[in-house]
Formats: sequence, C-alpha cells, structure tokens
Amino acid sequence: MKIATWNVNSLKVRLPQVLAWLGENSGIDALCVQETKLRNEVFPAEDIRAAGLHCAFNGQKTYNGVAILARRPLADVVCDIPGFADEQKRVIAATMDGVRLVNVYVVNGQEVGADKYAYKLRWLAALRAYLDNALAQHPALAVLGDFNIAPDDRDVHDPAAWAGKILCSDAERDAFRALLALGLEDTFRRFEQPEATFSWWDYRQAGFRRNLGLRIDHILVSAPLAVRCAACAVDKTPRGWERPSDHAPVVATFDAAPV
DNA sequence: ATGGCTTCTCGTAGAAGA
Repeated sequence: MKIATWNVNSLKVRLPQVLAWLGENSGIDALCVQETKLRNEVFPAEDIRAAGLHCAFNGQKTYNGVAILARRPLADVVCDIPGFADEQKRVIAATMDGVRLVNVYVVNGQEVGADKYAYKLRWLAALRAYLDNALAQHPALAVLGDFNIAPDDRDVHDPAAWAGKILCSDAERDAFRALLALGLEDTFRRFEQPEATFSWWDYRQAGFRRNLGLRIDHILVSAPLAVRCAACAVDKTPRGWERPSDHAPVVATFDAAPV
C-alpha cells in the first residue's frame, strides 16, 4: 500500500497534474491534497471519478480546502476537527482498506507573534486532542498533510537564516513533537535520506533550481503502521513540471497487513 | 530589502502563502 500527500496550491489549476501524476504512479492507493481553494459545489468530483478514483472533499472559496483521492471507496468521512470552532476548511478524515487517513492543512501562521501565529498554536493543540482520540479508535492511523513546520534543522536549507522564524520556531517544533508523543512516527525519518531533502521551494529566487527549500509536508503513522512502513520519499518530479505547485508530493510505502 | 513568484477575488491591487 502506498499513500501520499501533496499541497497542490489550487486544485483548479493543478487537477491535470494531479491526474497525470496518479496515472504515472499507479501504485499509489490514496492521495491527500491540500489548498484545493474550491467550494464543495465546484469541486471537480466528476473529473476525478472519470479517472477511476473515489474522492472526499472539504473546501471553501479562495483559501484552504482539503480532499482525499483514492483507488478504493472511502468510508466514515469526517470533516474538520469536531468540537473545535473553525471557519477554515483544513481537515478531512476517511478510512480506506482499514487504514484511517487524516488529511491536514496546518495553519501557516504568517509570522512569529502575529495573531495568525497564536491561531496556529491553538489549532495545533486542537489537532493534538483530535488525534489522541482518533488513535484510540483507529489502531492503523496515518496523518498526512502540509504541517507548515520544519521539524528540525536538517529540514531547512539555511537553518541560521530560518532560526526562530515562522515554520521553524521552538513553539511550532514543540507542537510537532507533541503530535509524535501521542504515538505517531515521522515515516520520512525511519529511513536513510539524501541530505537537503525538502518538500517545498519558494517560487521566487529560483528556489527549486537552487534547492532552497524546507521539509514541511509529512506522513505520520501509528505504531502498527510504522512497523509495516517500507519507504518514505519526496517525489520532486512534478515540482519540475510547467506551472508547478510550490510543494512536491511525499509518498509512504507499506508492506501488506499481517493476517 | 518592506523585494522576488503564484494564486485568488463580484479582479485589474492587495492579500496570502511559506
């Protein structure tokens, strides 16, 4: 089984790339996308179904928005963080093949100390409580998405320049570690990885060509899935395509479930 | 560098992203 996450920065613009990528990567069973920026009424569900995929989506106009595209049916779809008052559409969860998929688009935060930064930390605390409960209900649980946090300095092209800045501040990294402390593992760090592997590059300054990036898109899994995890890697290919998203997809591979 | 680039909007400039 393979699962993936990709911040597409507008599904309206990127749908052809998403379908092309899934066509070229037929082994991927479920893809979580973020920043769809589409109201549910205009979500391209028919185009996705025409490509032989199932989908579940939770969106709004202009900002945010998340969706799951899957080879097989999605069950028990839950939108948002139940009990947490939030207008912004940042979470959708569903079960495929017995695996609970939680797709998250974590708040960016804009700048350390800003109102949006306080919202980010409050939002992460609510996510932690939600995942604590979800882990109790679903032994095989994966949290995939754009976390907008570079967990440590290995995940930053220029740690000195980013020290203490948004996406890298201590409070954000503490919040990320608090998610892991629930019993989740960062699949990427289970394996040897090339140095300077990132999942996002700024559109400006030829960031991708110069590999000026951050690793902020993650796939975290519960212990029963972690022991089955065989690989995790960033696929930089679509970032090099014409008119790309600023993020690249991340893919985690799992051995079949033991019987 | 308060920059750069890309996306969105009852657009044509400003906000937001990261």
